[in-house]
Amino acid sequence: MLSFTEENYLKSIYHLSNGGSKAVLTNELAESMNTKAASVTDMIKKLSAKSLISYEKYYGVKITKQGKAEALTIIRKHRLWETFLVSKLGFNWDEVHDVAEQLEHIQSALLIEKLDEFLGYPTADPHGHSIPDKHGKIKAVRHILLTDLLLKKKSTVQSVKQGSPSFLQYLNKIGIYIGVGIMVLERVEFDGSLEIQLDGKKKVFISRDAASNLMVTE
Amino acid sequence: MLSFTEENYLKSIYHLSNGGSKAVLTNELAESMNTKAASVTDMIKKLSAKSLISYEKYYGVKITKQGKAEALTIIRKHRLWETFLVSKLGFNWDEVHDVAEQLEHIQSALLIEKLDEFLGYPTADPHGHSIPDKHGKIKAVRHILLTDLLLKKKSTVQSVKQGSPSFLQYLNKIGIYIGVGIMVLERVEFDGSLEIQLDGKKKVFISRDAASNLMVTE
DNA sequence: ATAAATATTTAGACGAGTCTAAAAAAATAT
DNA sequence: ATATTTTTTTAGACTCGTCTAAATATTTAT
Repeated sequence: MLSFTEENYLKSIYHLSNGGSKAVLTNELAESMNTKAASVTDMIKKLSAKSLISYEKYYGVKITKQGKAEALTIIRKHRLWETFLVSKLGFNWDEVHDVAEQLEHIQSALLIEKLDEFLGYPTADPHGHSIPDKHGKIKAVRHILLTDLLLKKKSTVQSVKQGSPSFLQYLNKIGIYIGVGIMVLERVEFDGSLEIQLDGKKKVFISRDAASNLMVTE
Repeated sequence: MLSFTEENYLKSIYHLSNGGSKAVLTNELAESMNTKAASVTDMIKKLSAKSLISYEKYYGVKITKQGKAEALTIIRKHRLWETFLVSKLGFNWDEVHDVAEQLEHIQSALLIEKLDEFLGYPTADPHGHSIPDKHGKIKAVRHILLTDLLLKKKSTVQSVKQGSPSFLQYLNKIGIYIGVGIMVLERVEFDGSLEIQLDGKKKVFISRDAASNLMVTE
């Protein structure tokens, strides 16, 4: 059985490698885990010995099939708990991350299956991220960055790429939520910010940075 | 902030001391924590340094007011989670303990308040144990051991003292659950077993051991 | 192609929580 | 009241995950 820490490393490796499609460097991992490179090297050896990642000195790590399965289980748990917190307990979408980081480590397959059923087998969490099913399958979603959306094309907000509380609160304030209709009216040459129109004719400007954190339907 | 381990020790001390009304010996604690006396001595020093218990060498430990408050918070969390698992997720009452042992350590006061609200502020968990409120107040319940119930007196099953899965499964099988009406028809002199009558006229025999694990209304 | 800068690994140490074995204190029995 | 048994504590060691400092490998710049 994996420790809390091993699970966190694995999840991080999965995310940093874009689901296993590239190698992850020691320093990247150290940064994302808020730890030191030396500690990462140690943990890499452990995970490697368990065949959850493959490791080549001075090159980086790649997640194995087995490691990917573990990572997806943790991600599934995280996203189911986030969904529970928002849809059942009434949390806001910017309040759930830290609690879900804890809940994702609870060990009970039965619990997760029952929770999934209780929630009605949701396919996406409150931030619009797909929830892997019990076999680790993720529903592929077609989406593009808001920055790449054609002018005047009607679209829908599908997910946030990075969901820090302050960003989510900002989205709340300007009326952006998962599922809202959206259209880009104009692209400002100067700073790349966008004038957008939301459901109900609401027009707002958002920065290029914010727009590049939003995924919308094609 | 307390570690997972410190919380478990504190909870154990609370229970073994009957809510703080007597000192707990090192060996008792070692037994209940499934560890060795030497390890207990070490942890005792830690908790003592944090003023959660008071400790006299070769005598035992007593929980302090502060320690009691911590213990009650953990017990509150445990029982709320058990209630959630049974009433919302459809677990059986014999399946919830181990998962709740994990969930009770999740750190989020907001989570517990929201969970409490979601469950409708329950006052007892699936085993009939009182759930402390957010201030640590426990509803006092009048109850006696089934072994002490007068013959032919109508009563109601209120809680199980010790709730191992196998005991709970046995209760299921013979039709005993929290809230069922119960009456002692006869006490067998030989082995102390009881012939009881449940709601719906069902008559069964239960051993003295089983009966001394059941609490009923006076 | 060599020097400088950057990234990674090794070596050795630490704190938390645990253990075993031995010492010390307390309780019990004769 | 002394010897024996039981309980508790101390001493020292081990694992896990972490750290700093130093060594080594790789990359980048000139």
